[in-house]
Amino acid sequence: MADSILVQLRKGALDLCVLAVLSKGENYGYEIASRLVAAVGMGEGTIYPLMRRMQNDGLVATRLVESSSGPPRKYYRLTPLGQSVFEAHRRDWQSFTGAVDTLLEDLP
Amino acid sequence: MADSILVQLRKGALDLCVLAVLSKGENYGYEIASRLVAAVGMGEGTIYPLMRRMQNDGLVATRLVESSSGPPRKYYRLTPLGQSVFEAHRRDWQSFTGAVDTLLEDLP
DNA sequence: ACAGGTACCTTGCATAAGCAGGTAGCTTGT
DNA sequence: ACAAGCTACCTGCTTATGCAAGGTACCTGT
Repeated sequence: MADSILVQLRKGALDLCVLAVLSKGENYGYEIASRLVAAVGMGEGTIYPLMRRMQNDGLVATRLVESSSGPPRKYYRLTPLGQSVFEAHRRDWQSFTGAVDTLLEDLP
Repeated sequence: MADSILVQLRKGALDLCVLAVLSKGENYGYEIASRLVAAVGMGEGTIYPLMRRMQNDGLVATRLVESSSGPPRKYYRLTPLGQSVFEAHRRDWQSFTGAVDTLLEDLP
C-alpha cells in the first residue's frame, strides 16, 4: 500500500527500461531482469510476460544461444520499430519528468 | 493506446504533483487543476476525486472561501501528515527517476 | 546425491485511477 | 438575455500489468 506509488511508476516506465537496456545491444531475459531488479526493484518473473508482449508488438526479435553455464539463453534485440518506440517513449519520459521536477523545484 | 505510458506515469505521480503544489501554500481545486492541466496534461475533472481521496486519507484539510468572481472556492492545505507523505513520495520519485535516468544515460 | 545458481516460463490475483463528458451555480460583460 | 469564464462535483468507462509463487531444467561444485 505504501509503495503503490512505485508500482504505478514502474507500470509507466518498465517498457522504457527494457528498451533502454536493449538499445545498448542484444541481451537475454534473465540478465535484463537481473539488471532491472537491481535498478528499479522489478520482480524477476515480470520480465517474461513483458518480453512476450514486446515480441508480439514487434518491438524485439529473438534468438536462442547455448550457454555453458545453464540452459540456453533467449537473446532479444530491438527491431527498427522497437528502436523508434524507444525513442518516442524516452521523449515522453523526459518531458514528463521534466515537468514534475519543475513543479518540485521552485519551493520556498 | 499510444499515450498509455503517460497515463501510467501520471497515475504514479499525480498525488505527488498535488502535494507539491500545496506545499507552496493553500490553494483551491480549480487553480490546482489548472496548473496541473498545463504542467502534466491532467484532465480537469480528475482533481476532485483525487482531492476527496486525499481528504479521506487525512493529507489535506479544507475551508470554503467566498469569491468575488464566481462560486465559493474550496481551499485545501496540507496537514502535517500530508507534509510528511509529500516528503516520502518526493524521495521515492527522485530515487526512481534517478535510477531510470541512469539507465538512459549511459548509451553509446 | 545434493545444493545452489542459472535460466526460462506460467498461473492467478489484485488493484483502481484517470479520462471524457456532463451538471449546476455564480459573476461579469455585451 | 446571452455568452463566457470561474468553480465545484459526478457518473460511467476502460483498461493492464506487475507481483508472488511455483514449476522445469541445465550445470557445477562438494
